[in-house]
Amino acid sequence: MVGPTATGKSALAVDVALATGGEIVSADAFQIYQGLDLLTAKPEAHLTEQVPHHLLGTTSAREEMNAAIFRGQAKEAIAVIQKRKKRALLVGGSGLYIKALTHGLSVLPPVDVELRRQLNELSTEELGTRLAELDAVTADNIDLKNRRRVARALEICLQTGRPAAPQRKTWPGQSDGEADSSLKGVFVFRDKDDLYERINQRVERMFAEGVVEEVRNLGEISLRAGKALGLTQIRLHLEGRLTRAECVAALQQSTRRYAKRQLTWFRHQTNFEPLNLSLLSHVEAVAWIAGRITLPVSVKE
RNA sequence: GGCUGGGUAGCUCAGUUGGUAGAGCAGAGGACUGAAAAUCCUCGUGUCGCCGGUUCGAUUCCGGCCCCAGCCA
Repeated sequence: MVGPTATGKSALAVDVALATGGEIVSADAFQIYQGLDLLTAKPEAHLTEQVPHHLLGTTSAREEMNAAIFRGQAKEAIAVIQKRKKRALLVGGSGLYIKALTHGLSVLPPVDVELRRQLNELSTEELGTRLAELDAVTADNIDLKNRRRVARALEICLQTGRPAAPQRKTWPGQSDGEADSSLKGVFVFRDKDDLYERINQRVERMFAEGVVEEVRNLGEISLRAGKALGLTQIRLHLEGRLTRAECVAALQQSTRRYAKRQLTWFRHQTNFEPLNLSLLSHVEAVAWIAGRITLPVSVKE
């Protein structure tokens, strides 16, 4: 089950899991970290108590996390669930993580943190020039202004000693336009006004419940976990450079933008069945989804 | 009441020596193979405050009026 933030996936997933004998595997790049429970809007205890949840708060916020590591952990979790003769219900909003699991990733060496650090010191232009020397094909096709992608391609070239292009295969089922029929997926969403209203309210609730305190008491965290939405704004608020109201508004805005990006991804990168939750009651939505679950999620090797 | 600035895109403002105008932000759409809550790309017609005058032509010049801010009474 995929869908943008604040659509209502967590509550829905629990009842679908109960109805179908399933356990939930979270596919969320930030809820996987320990701490930041309020800021990342982790499912609350009254939900997680009802059904086992996997990969929720299981990684230290100081540790390395990425799509490949997630894929490995999620495969393990799914294997455990299937051994218990239960269904694994993958639920989340991190599109790349989900696609890494359902479509696989090219076989590449793990990220070299030291190499990445060195590349981060170069300008985007320099990265592009070096990539063109090592891998003209990728350099011609990539968006050379997108430094993350240029740096990543360069990393692959440097780590493997070969151009990245032939090593990164296209997603199965995408190059030929074929859908992967072994997967049952639902893409839940809401009407824009409905979703934005829910986002705005959720941010208000976060503050009422004490996100500011949560961030104040936060210890050391990795640069990566530090990218969680709202962290920067709440820190500015703690420094007195942003009023509480400005901080709330800023977080609501960045969350709305995030939801928009998620919608674009899910619309174009998945072929899951869309389900507009604005048009259904909770009970109807649970029944609709449960009725379509007949096979456990299978994972591409 | 007088003086001085202003009134141009949803917001903040630029600009047009007279030929109907453009930035930032907001917003919308899109891309996406180990940082993904990341990173990146594309998209700007609006009675240029209102009414009149001059002019082939006024958002631009002139007059009057309205509104906002500041100063003076």
